[in-house]
Amino acid sequence: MRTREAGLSEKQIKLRIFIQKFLDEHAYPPTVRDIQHACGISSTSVVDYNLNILEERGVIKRNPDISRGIEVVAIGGKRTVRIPVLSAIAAGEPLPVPDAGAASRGHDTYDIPQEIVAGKANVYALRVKGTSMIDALIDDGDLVVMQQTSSADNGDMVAARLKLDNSFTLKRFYKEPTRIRLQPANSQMQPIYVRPEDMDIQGRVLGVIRKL
Amino acid sequence: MRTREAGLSEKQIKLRIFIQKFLDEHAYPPTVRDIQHACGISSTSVVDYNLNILEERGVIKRNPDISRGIEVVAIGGKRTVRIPVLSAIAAGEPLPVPDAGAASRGHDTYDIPQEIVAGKANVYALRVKGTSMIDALIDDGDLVVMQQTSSADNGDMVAARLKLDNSFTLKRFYKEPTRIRLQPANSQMQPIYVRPEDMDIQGRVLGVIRKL
DNA sequence: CACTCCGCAGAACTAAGGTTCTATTACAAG
DNA sequence: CTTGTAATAGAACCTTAGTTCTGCGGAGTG
Repeated sequence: MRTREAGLSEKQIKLRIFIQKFLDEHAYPPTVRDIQHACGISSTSVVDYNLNILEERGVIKRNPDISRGIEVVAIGGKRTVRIPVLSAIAAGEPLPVPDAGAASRGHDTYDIPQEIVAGKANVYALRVKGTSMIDALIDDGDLVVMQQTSSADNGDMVAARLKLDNSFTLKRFYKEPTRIRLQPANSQMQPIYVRPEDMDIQGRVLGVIRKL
Repeated sequence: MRTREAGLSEKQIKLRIFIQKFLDEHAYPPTVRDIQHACGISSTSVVDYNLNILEERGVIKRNPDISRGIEVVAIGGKRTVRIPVLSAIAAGEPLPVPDAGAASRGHDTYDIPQEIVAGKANVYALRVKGTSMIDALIDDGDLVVMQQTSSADNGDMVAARLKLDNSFTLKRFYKEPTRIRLQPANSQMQPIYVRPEDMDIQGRVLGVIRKL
């Protein structure tokens, strides 16, 4: 039977859609009776019945005895996160280091999609100055979302400092048996190879936000 | 002129702060009695009295006879915007066209920084498939924020359809005396030139969001 | 002093709205 | 046929919560 697999009946999906729509345009949740009338249901008990099923399925959360106490369980809660914007970086400059509580003080902040941060800590943003990171598909003026860390997994895009000339670069990180390969995001360009002791990792790039 | 905050008493500011805090952690607005107890006020009528003042000052909006019908009118507007994510695009495919109210229906949506949209209408997002737009600094999996339009200013990044081979491309748009120059964002690459009648504009790129 | 307005207290009133109870229908399994 | 269950309907119940009314003390004012 379909309800077993899909989890939700036609009517239950209708309820969920209406609740979301209502929240979009009202800033407060609907009542049981709002839902009843909007979805053409004849009784509040039917709404109650189906809302309980939606809650069992984890689609919504109900707060008993609280009027309009319906919440849609957004995956991971809020859909945006506020992070501090530290300062601009240009090629060769040392990377600014975030300190605890930077966001709460007078700092510049920016709201970015939650999905980019994905629950990670020590996340901040840097405004890119210049086109020196064009090979990482990062342009002048882009906002780079960083996580402060000194380790990385293979394939991560990292901010690496090359000790030889003390320069910074954004590349994908691959640990090979005897060396480290730093691969530009633009695959048409050539990777560079360094010995592990000739570089260190300043941070990991989580995302890029560009406004044209 | 900050006439808004100026006319508020100690107590009224306390109410406003509590309402915002409550909204942050509850997904539904507080009741008059919630406010009463949280702010140590002895009577609901006092809360009512001060809420009315807050509404006169334009700090909040009240919906009569609706439980928890309090909205805080956002100062300076929201910092994120929810837009519909239409579908994936790959090179050469026709661009999907947004229709009114797409976001409110069962559609996929995404929250992006308000700054990118900047009040423009007909904004939607496309998930990029493939690396065919690497010369526009757009990678596989990127989310491209588009505005549906058929005109563009010089320097805009546009989604252009080349009629000759019916292909799509993202380039910067420059109108020259006798021809149109389509300039890749990566300035190391060569522009292409077309006659105005050999192309049309499908939309304007407002921004790019990349999650690594 | 009388008068008014503001802010507050307490209580009562009433509509809104969550919840529950009982009954009915449809349908599938035993 | 009987039983069980999912889904529904209608109504009643009763807490929640917005609103109103009356009164009171203080501050300013003519």
